[in-house]
Amino acid sequence: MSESDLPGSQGGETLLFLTDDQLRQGIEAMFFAYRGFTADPDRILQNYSYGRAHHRALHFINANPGTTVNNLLAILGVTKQSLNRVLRTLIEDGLVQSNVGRSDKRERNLHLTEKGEALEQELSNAQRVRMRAAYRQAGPEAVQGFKRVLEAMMDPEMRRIYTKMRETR
Amino acid sequence: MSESDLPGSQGGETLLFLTDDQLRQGIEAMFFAYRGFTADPDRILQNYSYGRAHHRALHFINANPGTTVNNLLAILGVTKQSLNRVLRTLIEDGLVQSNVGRSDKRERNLHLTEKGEALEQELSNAQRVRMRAAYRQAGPEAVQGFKRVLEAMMDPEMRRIYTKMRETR
DNA sequence: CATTTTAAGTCAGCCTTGTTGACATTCCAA
DNA sequence: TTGGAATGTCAACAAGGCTGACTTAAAATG
Repeated sequence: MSESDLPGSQGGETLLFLTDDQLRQGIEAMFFAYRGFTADPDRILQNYSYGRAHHRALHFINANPGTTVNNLLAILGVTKQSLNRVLRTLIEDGLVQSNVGRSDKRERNLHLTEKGEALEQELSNAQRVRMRAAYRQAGPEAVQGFKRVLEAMMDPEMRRIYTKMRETR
Repeated sequence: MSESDLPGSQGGETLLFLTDDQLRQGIEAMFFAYRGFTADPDRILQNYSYGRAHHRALHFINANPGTTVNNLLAILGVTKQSLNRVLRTLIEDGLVQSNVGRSDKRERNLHLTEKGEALEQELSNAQRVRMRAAYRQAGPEAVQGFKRVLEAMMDPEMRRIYTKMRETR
């Protein structure tokens, strides 16, 4: 007679905290934490009259140098027009360089300029300071769990992109 | 540019994953996961021509029945005008009831109506389904870590509010 | 009691960032 | 050579943030 009929018992786990209250707690934690997560970059962006959308573009161009517009669209999950508006100001302001693709001249390969890299650094440094502090406070096992849950929370397509980016590093 | 050779060793902890790459990975995980986190409610809200702001109001009125407008403002971190716009439509549509305070008649005590509770349930059920799945997939220890890191990531004032809400439950 | 402060609501206007739809251009590939 | 894909642009619109100014009512305070 096995014990597998215990609810939530799987893969050596014992109890899962799946009451509605526990779940709501997690939902609220995500809400409040995400605010903290974006607070520092948001403050910096104001000095440059940029918004979160600019930060996201800078971040992912930096993480994927030479990426195409289409690829960026898939990562960011916004419309072409929305991204284009942001991208245009970044190019005009000399933070992003857009080069016609070599093999496929329809494509544009996106890179950060020195100026772009500088701002990206400023933004992600601020964000990293908070992440580092949170990681230290929570401890290494907590960090593992943190990432596991976040990964499991993503839409499959986003998880694919996330994993791929992690690997090509 | 590497860090000190024994990064983050403190308080009995052994290794902390604090390389810039590890931190950036966490940043990206937050970004992609938050998209998943809001995807299901967002889809439902479209059927009612409401937005995320309405969802947040419903959620926190439900979590704090009888709360005042001022209190809600502190939780949501938006301006009075911004919240009022959302609140007004919810009251007009009969999802939220606003009662003059008994002890202090300047205040309004906010409650969900049956209709409001129904929508709140529909939204948070969808969100909970995903959270539950993510929790199961990641396991109970991961969930602990997930919450620890998120808590550490919050602004102190938000952590205070979060903790308080958790206790009065 | 008079004054000040607080809570809530409203109006007007602005910005960012998302959306659709229509359309032009370029260029690869069948 | 023609169809389709990738990119870009224009216009219009909506949600949801913001600021500033102002009103009303009630509480708190001197």
